[in-house]
Amino acid sequence: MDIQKLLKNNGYRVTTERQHVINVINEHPLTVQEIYNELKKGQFDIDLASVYRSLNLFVKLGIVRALELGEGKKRYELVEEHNHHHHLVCNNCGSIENITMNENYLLKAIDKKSKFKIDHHHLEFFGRCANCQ
Amino acid sequence: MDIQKLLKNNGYRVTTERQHVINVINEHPLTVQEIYNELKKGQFDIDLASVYRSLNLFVKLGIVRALELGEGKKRYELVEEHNHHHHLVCNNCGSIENITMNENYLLKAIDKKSKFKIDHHHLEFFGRCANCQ
DNA sequence: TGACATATTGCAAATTGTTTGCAATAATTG
DNA sequence: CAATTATTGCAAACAATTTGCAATATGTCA
Repeated sequence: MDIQKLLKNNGYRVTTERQHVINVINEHPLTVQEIYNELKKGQFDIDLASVYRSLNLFVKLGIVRALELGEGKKRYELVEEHNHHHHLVCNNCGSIENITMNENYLLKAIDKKSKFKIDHHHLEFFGRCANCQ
Repeated sequence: MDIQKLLKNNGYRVTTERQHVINVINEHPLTVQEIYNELKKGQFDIDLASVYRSLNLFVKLGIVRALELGEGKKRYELVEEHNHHHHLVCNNCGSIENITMNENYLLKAIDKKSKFKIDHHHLEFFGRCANCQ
């Protein structure tokens, strides 16, 4: 995924801020603070507001996905078509594990029983991770 | 579901505030403001903070479920074992439709492949409702 | 039933997550 | 390289939610 092309093609500028932000995002959902801290740790000085703005843009462009796992704040992870996954969220330690599964039949079921046209879906499981049992 | 017994059995007091709050909650997820407005409309004078406190208690007691549908605020709905359902959220008009489906095999799949012990799960579909197409 | 102990409420202020206005700065375009 | 304008940093504004505290209401026990 070429962030530079993506930005240009959509009429946005390729800024160092945006490039740094996208670089710290991965398949593991991070809070804005975590992303911000990571950037600071990497010696890149950026304003929190710019992190928010970059993230909102990336979500709009479809390369980043926003999640809410009941913490009252959002988490962001990279969208990778070849790596569609869901989350196992530990109620005890808060750890988040990715999990892949074939939920296509659910999509088909809705398609059959309703006129609702699904764009995307979120599936989260809450409970106790292996460590916390 | 007897709210009075539930509260008493758990060492909480049965207050008029709590009873009013639980009465406006139903199977359709409402925001705190919506709940608050509903109470006001019903001539019941209550402080917003008390609505929050009641809701948090109900969630802890397991009779109310908190949802986050990407709006940056929580929604609350009644937990009814016999009416387990998920949501179709329209990206256009924001409407929320309940839908039931059998996702048991997903739970079993995780049980087989992972040590994670699932307590509950959230499943939301985002897209276009029948009206908005 | 009445009084006591204390859980709960209302109110206001504090917190936390996120957005926004604006002047300064940096990215594109020719 | 200069001109145009999108983007940034900063501070202030917002919005959702929580919290401290004094006043009030609930449950308990005599």
